[in-house]
Amino acid sequence: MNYTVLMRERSAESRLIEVAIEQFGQGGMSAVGTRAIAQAAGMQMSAITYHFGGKEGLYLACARHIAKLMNKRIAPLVKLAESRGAEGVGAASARMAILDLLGGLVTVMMRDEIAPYARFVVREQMNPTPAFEVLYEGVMQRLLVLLGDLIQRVAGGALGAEEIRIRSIALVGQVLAFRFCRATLMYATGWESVGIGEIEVVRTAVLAHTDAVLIALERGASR
Amino acid sequence: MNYTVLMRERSAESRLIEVAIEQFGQGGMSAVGTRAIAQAAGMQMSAITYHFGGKEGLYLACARHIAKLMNKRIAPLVKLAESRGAEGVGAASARMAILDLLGGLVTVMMRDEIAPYARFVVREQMNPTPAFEVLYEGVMQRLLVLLGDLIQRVAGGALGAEEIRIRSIALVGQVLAFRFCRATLMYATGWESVGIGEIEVVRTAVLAHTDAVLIALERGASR
DNA sequence: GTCTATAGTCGGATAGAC
DNA sequence: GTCTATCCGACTATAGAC
Repeated sequence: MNYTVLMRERSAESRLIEVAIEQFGQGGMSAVGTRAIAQAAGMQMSAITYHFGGKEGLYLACARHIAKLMNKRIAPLVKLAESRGAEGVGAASARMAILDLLGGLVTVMMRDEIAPYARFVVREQMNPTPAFEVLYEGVMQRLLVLLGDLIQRVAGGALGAEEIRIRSIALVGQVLAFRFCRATLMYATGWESVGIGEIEVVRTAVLAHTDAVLIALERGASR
Repeated sequence: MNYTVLMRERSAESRLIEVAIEQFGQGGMSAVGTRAIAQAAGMQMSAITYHFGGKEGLYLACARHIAKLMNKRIAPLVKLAESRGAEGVGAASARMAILDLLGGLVTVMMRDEIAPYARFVVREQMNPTPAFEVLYEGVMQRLLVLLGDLIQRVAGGALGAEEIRIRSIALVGQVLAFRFCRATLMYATGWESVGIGEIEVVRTAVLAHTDAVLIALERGASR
């Protein structure tokens, strides 16, 4: 294998992908031109054709890149939660695992640096393209399955499969709201930026809500 | 006043706006051409120039239309909640008002028919243009202020202004998740469409969560 | 008010030099 | 692998007929 070529390829492709995610996030797939992307990455438009076969290929590559990167961020949280919520542990332990998981999710999702990724994902949520499958199976599925397992453990197995999934989405939705409704957040609070302090405020509120929900579930289970 | 002219204008403009919201929602402002909008509305592209001064004007008109229409849907919920949560009523009464408000919001937001509006709004949330102010001040502000007042009443005045707003967003976020993460919802549940039954499932879960949060708040207040 | 025609710009894809 | 040059289609805006 020619590692030099591989490395050079990766570097050029990476640059294009990074820039493309940023730009696609701003206005969606059709809002941004291949010329603009290539120029911002310091190369010619035809580089996109060469490396990705065209705009569509670049877009899909962006989705794969986002899935990989988000996974890397969330993996430690998921692994921790998986070990803490392992089979046999009690409801209270599972509850703590969920709190840690969602708290970590807030910290990850609130960071300005992932805003471009979030924009990309939201667009796919509302107008799914083939890229959505990449994102769902690459990131979200694992998170939702884990969260569902933990919730079921908190509830003592009292919930149906459908309800589990709905409740998982509702819980995660709290977190996502602060990402997806960023403009409303800024307007409503008067914040001018979101730093460590602001993230902590959000995390505290989300965890208070989540804890209340889970404790109610736990009580319901032991009734 | 020439009512005939007014009516004819309104009709042509309304048709353009309706179509434009649908199309803008699909891919954002730059994804859709004025020609396509005009054609779908059964007229020529220059009609957009004539009625709205250009694409930008049409886009802003869409925002105003959405604000007006969402307000019409939400107004009854808000009014009911305002009367139920009027000054002097107890925490339990305010809690019930919030449950009705959010339950109604689920019913409104989940309907397929408002999907185009939601798409439009989300785009503005993530990449605000001047249209966002129209949407925020036209719809969201009133809802958030009301919800904040009610939460404060449930908490017995124990919360700071910032916390109130964060918690309001988190609560509404649960609801919005099912709208904004529609693709995930369908994938995770295996649903093929969202009808009355599915809406009810979501509403029940959201209300269970909300009730748990509010009861915890109420207990905290009376401690 | 609604139409046609046109100007001017920019889009993505591709061929071919090196 | 990276570049330039070019094709062709689609876009917005505008002028002007009726």
